[in-house]
Amino acid sequence: MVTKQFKGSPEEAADLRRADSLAREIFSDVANKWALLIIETLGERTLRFTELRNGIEGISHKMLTQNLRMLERNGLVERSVHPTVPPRVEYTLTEPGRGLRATVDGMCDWTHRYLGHIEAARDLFDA
Amino acid sequence: MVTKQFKGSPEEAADLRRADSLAREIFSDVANKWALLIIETLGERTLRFTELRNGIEGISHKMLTQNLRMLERNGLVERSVHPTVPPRVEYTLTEPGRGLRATVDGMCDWTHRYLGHIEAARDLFDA
DNA sequence: CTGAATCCGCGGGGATACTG
DNA sequence: CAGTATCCCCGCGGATTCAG
Repeated sequence: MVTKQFKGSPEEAADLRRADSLAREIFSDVANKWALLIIETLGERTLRFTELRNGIEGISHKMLTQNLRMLERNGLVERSVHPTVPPRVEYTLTEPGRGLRATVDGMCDWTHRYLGHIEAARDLFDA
Repeated sequence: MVTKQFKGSPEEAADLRRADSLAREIFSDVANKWALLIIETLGERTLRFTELRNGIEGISHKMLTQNLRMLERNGLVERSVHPTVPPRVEYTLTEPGRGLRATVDGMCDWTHRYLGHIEAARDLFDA
């Protein structure tokens, strides 16, 4: 992802490569539709597991937990467990998570703005 | 993606559902790492197939063509063929494509801004 | 150089069942 | 309700080959 030109010591160079590979790793984690849909659905609210599941059309139990763990690991969502019975687990966007959400909002806006363009382009292409 | 509440005829309702499923379809097309990396790499420039391939670390021949076709079909990139030998094919972002690129830029910025946060969160989580 | 097609292995991801 | 584990299959995606 856009490694800048620079002059520096070999150690600095190694650091930059490390940062870049990390950046790429994060990007790969985050740039998948389920993760982005979770981020978008969480929005400003805090939701329970099942609410989230119902809010995201077509996501499976497994994909939801799997992506939630991943997002939690990267510190984008916070998981809070209420030790009641039945258990109540809530998910909330952290500050970094909300930062990402802003850009996802942008993607959603973009999608709606260009719905027409894209549909037309498809019709043309498919002919 | 956020279907608004509204009052209207059944036909309008059907249209909205159609638009929503289309939006979701587009979102699924676009929200995958290869597509986004292609968009990001194209940036303002127009690039040839091989330049693109070299510019995107780890992408395979197949994934590149496949995603380029998809992006072309959705009208996000324009493919121009120069009938020379050897053939020369160039790819450029269209206006909708550049619109999307703006949000992808946002994601990249976000990634770099929170590199530290995320790395720390990971270390904590993995322990 | 660009791209379509084919083969094929591995893992993503669904369904289900079982714990706390 | 939330989460983990197991099974299993389909399809993603890599490698390779052939064509223009």
